Parts: sequence; structure tokens; C-alpha cells
Amino acid sequence: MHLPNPAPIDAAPVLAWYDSHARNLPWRVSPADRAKGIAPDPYRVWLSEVMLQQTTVAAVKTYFLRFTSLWPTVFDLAAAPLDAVLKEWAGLGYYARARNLHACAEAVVNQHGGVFPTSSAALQTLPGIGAYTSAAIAAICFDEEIAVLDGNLDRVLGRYYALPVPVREAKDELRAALQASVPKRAGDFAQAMMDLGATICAPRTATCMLCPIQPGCIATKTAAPTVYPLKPAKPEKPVRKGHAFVMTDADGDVYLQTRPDKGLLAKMTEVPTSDWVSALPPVAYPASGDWRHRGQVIHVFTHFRLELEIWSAAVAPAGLDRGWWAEPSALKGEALPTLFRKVLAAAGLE
DNA sequence: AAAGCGGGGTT
DNA sequence: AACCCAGCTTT
Repeated sequence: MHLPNPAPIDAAPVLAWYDSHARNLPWRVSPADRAKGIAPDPYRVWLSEVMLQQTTVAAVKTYFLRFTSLWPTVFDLAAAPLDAVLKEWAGLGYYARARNLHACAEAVVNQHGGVFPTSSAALQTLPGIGAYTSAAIAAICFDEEIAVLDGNLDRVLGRYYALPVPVREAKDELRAALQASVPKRAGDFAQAMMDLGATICAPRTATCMLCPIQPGCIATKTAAPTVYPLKPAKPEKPVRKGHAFVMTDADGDVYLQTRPDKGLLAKMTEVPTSDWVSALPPVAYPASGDWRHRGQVIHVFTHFRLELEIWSAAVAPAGLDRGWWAEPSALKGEALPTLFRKVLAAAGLE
């Protein structure tokens, strides 16, 4: 046990702070409207929460507006082809989220009549909805009195209790301490604590004099509150190298194909590449042509750094039957991850 | 329990 | 250039 008998957080000043300092977000019902009995739309809250998994608010906003414009209800999203969803998700990353999002929409429509379940336990059985997201939806939409523990709260609680070990080693204890603090306004409390972590108790700075829970905070009494939460040592990122081949035909169309069903960037659109390995392999062109080297693209993933040599050529289409030829003007609408947009840009397209 | 899985905003 | 984000799923 790292937190013997932790004191609960006093929710009252947190809610009072939220009433006057809540962020204005496209998927959020303001605390004033919530007090009038206006409830959030579970579809919009769910969509925003999935987009926000490991992704910043700033990056999500435009995607959220685009999705809700194209597909205003869960019925619309469930009826859309997965392909269309992947195209709209392109650039946001973690593409398994988009596949699970579509599967979840289908499950809500086909198994729940288009109505989202109202308990965190039921929500968590749906694709792409785990411990955090189920709690967030249940609290925000239905005021279920449940602890909503995300990366912000890891930091806020790690500091509040001056947690002496990395969060991963005390997750259950933090959740229990938070659970003991949840008030009736559970949804506003969850959002308030996340806003607190995003604005006052930020990763590199803590503006403790403005913090509504400073009185009980242990870290603020120390010389350097931001040393919490303690971080585990990070492993070094390996480098992988390879070649990417941008081919055009006589019409100037570009050769594209779909990535495999599983693994990195699954089912997304790409141009052909070599394997990505630690030592740059000899170049093996996928078709004959006047190949030109177009420089290098560097792209950093979560668990490795990728360095691709970019080659382009006009080729005869014979033997290329796995993919398709796309007009350059149509590239914008393809399900191209950022990596391959960089590759096409290096080859003079896009 | 650990690994795999993107990309960009912020500092 | 490092850090880290409203985490989930698979192994």
C-alpha cells in the first residue's frame, strides 16, 4: 500500500471552480445548462471520448465537427461504410479506434435499438470502450457516481497524494481514492477534474495558487510539486529503415494499395514500400522505370522511428494488380495516414 | 503484465 | 527535441 487511508478530495470547491472556469468544448454541455436539466447527447459524448483517447483536445476539434456534420446520429454512422469512416479518421492516428468506433455504432444500433446503454458496466462491453471511456460516458451523460480516471487525473492525483511510485504501480489505489470523492454532480466533477489537469495542474507547470484543491494537496507543500507523478525510465526508440515507391502511369495517376487487415496502420491506404528493418536493405523497384531518388521521410511512431528513402518513376502498369491508380486530385479523400501523405509530398504530389 | 498502436500540440 | 495527451486491445 502506497496510500494508507488517503483523504478524499473535497468536491465542493472543485464544482464551484468549474461553474465559472469550465472550458467551452463542442461536445460539452455547460454547467449552467446542465443545472437546467439539459443532458448531453450520449452519441456526441461517446464520439468525442473515443477521439480523445491519447489525443489532445486541439487535435480532435476539427475531426469532431466533421464527423458530427457527416453523421449526426449513431444510425448515420452505423450505416456509413467502414471505408468512409477510415477516410475521415485519416491523420488522427490509432486507427483501431476508427474500426472499433464503427463496430460500436453497429452494435448500439443492432443490439440496443440505437440507444446507448446507461451504465458504465454495460458500456464497457462495447468495442473500443474500456475502463476510462465507459466511466466518462456514464458520469457525463447519466451522472453515474463513478471515478473517471484518465491521464490528467493520474497527474492531479499523483501530486495531490505525492504518490511515491509511478502511477502504474498504484492505479487501483488512486481509483479508490477518487471514487470516495465523487459527488452527486458526477459528470461535472469528472469534467472539472480533467479541466483542472489541463489548465492548472498541467504536465510541466502547476499554478497552485489558483487551484481549488490546493488545501489538501501534499505536493504543493513541497519544493517542486511537478516532480510528481514519478515517471518510469523510458526505453530507447529503435530506428527502422526502408524504401517507398511512388509510381505514376501515363495519365499521371498514382499507384495506391491497402495495408493488411492487422498490425500497424491496418486497412489504411499506402504506396508500396520495402520491409522496414534496422539496416537499410538494397533497393528493389516494384516495376521498371526511370527511378529517381526524392529524398528521405522521417516519421516517428510510438515505439520506433522510421526513415524511408523516397523513390518515384513513371512506369508501365503491367504486373501491378494488387492496388489501384488514383488521380492526384483525389488523394485528399483517400484513407492516407500522415506517414504516406509525407511520402507523396516528398515525391512532388499532394 | 507487457507490448502494440499515431500523430500533433506544447514547451 | 522531449514530453505527453479525456486509452484500448491483444499477446
